[in-house]
Amino acid sequence: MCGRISQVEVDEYYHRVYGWPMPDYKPRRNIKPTQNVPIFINEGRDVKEVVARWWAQWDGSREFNTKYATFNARVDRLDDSRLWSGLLKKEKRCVVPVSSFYEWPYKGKPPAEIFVKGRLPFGLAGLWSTWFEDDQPRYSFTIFTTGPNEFMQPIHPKAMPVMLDTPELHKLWLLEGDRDVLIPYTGQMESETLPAPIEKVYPDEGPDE
DNA sequence: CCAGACGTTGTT
DNA sequence: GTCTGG
DNA sequence: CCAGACGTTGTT
DNA sequence: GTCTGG
Repeated sequence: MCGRISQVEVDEYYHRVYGWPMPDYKPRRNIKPTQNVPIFINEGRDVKEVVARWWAQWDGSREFNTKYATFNARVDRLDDSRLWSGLLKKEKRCVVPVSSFYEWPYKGKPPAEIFVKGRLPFGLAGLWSTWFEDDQPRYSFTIFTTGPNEFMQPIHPKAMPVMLDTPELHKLWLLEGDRDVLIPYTGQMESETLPAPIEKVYPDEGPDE
């Protein structure tokens, strides 16, 4: 699964390698569900960055709430779900640029910070939604989970986020909606256990965050 | 028809 | 224990 | 995901 | 919003 992420030095990388600017980027670690995050979404044949809440909201729901756990979406249940199948049909596909994500192999202990080998940025695939308040759109999104690959198995035996690490894979998902890319990551990975609970290592930075 | 759900994780 | 807030 | 709350009464 | 359950 995927319940914490970091965005460090993703701006320069996505601009240089993908040609996608991130005007709302600022370096952040320990980003939590319900916080606002700059993500990439598809717009016709283009890709653009928007800021969206990490917790998907139904289009027509009365409130912008967090009633149901929609910060992750299981790839194996996309077709069964009202929310996910609806967003798929509307082609609301997104990628979240990250430098790492975190997993808690043991409850109450410090988490492992997980990277692509070499620690370059990569993308997490998902879906986004718009909810309107006085004609003003509020964006929100979810991150896909799928089965663990061999590296993740001992860290988290049930699930891992869908990782995309090349411009080709990003475009296949964002522009083509190719669901064949929604599989466990096949590249090399590395991880490091934090020296203390994550809130000690990376406390919230205040209201401006 | 209306009312109410709609989602995910983990339990070392 | 379970739900909410971030 | 984790951290933290979780309730009621009365009314100088 | 869209689908399910009653």
